[in-house]
Amino acid sequence: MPTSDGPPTVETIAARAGVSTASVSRVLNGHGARPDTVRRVEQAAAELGYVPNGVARSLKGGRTRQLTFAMPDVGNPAYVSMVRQIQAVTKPLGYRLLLHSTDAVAEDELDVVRSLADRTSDGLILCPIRVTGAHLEVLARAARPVVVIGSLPGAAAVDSVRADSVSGTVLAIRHLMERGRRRIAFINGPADTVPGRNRRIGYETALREAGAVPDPALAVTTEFGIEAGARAAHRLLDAHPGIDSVFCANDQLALGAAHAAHDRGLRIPEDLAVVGMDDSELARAGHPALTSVDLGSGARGRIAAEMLVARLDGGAHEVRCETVAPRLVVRESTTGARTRVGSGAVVGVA
Amino acid sequence: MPTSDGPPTVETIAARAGVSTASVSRVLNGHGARPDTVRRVEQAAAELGYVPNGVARSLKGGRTRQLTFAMPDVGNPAYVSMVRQIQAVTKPLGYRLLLHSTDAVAEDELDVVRSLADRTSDGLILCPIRVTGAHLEVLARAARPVVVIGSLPGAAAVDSVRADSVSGTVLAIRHLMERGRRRIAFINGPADTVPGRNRRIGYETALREAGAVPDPALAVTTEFGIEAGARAAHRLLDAHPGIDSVFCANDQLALGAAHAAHDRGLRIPEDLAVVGMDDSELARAGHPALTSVDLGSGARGRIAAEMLVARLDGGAHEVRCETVAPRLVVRESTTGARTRVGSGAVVGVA
DNA sequence: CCGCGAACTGTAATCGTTTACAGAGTGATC
DNA sequence: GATCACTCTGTAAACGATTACAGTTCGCGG
Repeated sequence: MPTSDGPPTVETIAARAGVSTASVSRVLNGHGARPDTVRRVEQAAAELGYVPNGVARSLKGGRTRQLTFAMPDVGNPAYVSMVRQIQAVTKPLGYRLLLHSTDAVAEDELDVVRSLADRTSDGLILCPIRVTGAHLEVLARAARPVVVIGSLPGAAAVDSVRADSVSGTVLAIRHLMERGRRRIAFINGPADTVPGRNRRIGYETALREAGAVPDPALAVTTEFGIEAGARAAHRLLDAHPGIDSVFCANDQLALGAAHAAHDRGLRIPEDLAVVGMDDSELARAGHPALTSVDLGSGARGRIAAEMLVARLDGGAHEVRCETVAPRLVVRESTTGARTRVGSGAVVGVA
Repeated sequence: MPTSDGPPTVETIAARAGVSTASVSRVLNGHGARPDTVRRVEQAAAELGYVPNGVARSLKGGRTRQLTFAMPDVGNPAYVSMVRQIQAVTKPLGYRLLLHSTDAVAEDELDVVRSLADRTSDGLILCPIRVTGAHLEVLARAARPVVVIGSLPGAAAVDSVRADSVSGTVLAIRHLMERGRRRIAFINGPADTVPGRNRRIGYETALREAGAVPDPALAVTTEFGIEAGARAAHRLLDAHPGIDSVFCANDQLALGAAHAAHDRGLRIPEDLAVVGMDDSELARAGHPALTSVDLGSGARGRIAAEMLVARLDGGAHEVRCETVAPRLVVRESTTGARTRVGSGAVVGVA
């Protein structure tokens, strides 16, 4: 029998209402009971300010109503919009969301998946920076459903949502070529990641498709960040003054490139057209506003969340793998058109 | 006795190692045992890939090793940097972080505090958009330690960390006046929030302090957002062409104002100086880069996290209330100096 | 060889909830 | 009035770990 100290439990309520703990539980969960019993239990619970212990409930029920989202970097706007959309799906269903920042450390990613075995979370949305054999092995044994945001080898038996960064890059390069640009530089992020590799592929694909020969000297890699983008742009422009446009692997790099251009007295887009990627708030923030490829991070978050909850309450479907189509959002940094803030013409869908 | 299905439990291990569940628990938690016992338990655990059930552990232990952070908007860079710093403090200590987005709904904020009673989280960092009597009442009865990021009436018995947005605003206005600006407009966020009110006070204080009379027509309020900032700036400049500078309650508004100025052919800072607030990535993203008041969101997150963990393992100290001093980060939007990207002179501390 | 203490181990209670099962009460029907 | 069906209730067993307590083993000194 619980003493007066400590928060009220089902037993406290039972004592006060003069019924058994079973009846308390039944009343509070809306299972049938005699009107009189219902009244007394509800009154006792209200008077004592009873709130069921969620941990005990999880232990019995085997479900925590918690989901985990693991991504490389809380600060990156692309992941922030994933978080927002995941919340939008899961919060109305009564799930809490655990955030895990892996800082792009592969071992940390594996740990998150492994820790599903502690039963502390009902499922995981994982955004790995790269996928190794170890990832696949660990994912295959995951103790709870996992949805991966990113590309997996076809064999993997895990739900996934991927961006099509090859097509996205092609959209951007094609757009630049249609505008008459020929010396198109490329500032990429770290090359040893899946998106990094794909963007590189897209860049070369689109150039070849247009009958041009990619010049390796025009494609550089660097860290993500505004400063890094500015430095890379300066180096490129120093070495190859003939460059008429630059495509960047995210909006931060693109903004950095735009700053570098300004510092050198180049006009955007007349002297240098700039295209970013992710269509984050930064793209609209720039002046001129940046043309940017939207890889649909929000959409990927939403779809991943939907897949996860479907697997949680639906049971076992076959493995799903969706791809989100990229959109090119055209703004002044490639057209020079004077548009009002907030506008932006959506051009293509791959 | 657990059958073969389901994940291994302490009982499965015990059976396989030929010992009792108590010994299993002791070995796994590093309490004393005979070398032979240790070896057998560890081997059995390793072979079965045993991971302790965190829910059961929490039930017995009364601690979940989970903390909750509730803020108005996941997308706002100020809150994102709080999240990052909170993670930096709590992750090394083995805490998981639950994110809760209240969407600035007061009732939602109250629910988060109340839900501490379900024992699902060991503590809460709450970032309320405004503090009502109901807030204080609910906070006083909170079932777990809470740290508030924001201003509380002195009487409240809750740890808190506040920004000094009055001083921050004074820094900005004083800076503008030192630069010879006299017609200083003010684009504020929603006025019925605590920060909104304080920024207004700071604006008027600094003007009076300098012997100027605040002109109510120059101070407007609007939603947060780039577009909103642009619209507000257009309205202000239409109505009062003599304005020579504008101070904005966050960087998004400031960027919007900068866009509006560009659209009207005004030069920044020659024709219009612009100051933002929060010193988010957006401030560096702008062209020219924005002078901005850093209210220390990251620092507030870090301090709040430290207070919370101190209260969790330390026990009961007296109530603490810290204030983070603002910094003015001066960039081109008020000086016109051609600085390289990434630089920015830090001027004053209140 | 006995007794003592230390070191280890096992049994069982505990955390707070849900729920299978069986018992108790109610009313209707023949 | 006995029987039956039905609804409601209480007892007790889970869920999976930790831990107080009591019991066992062992070494060692006398």
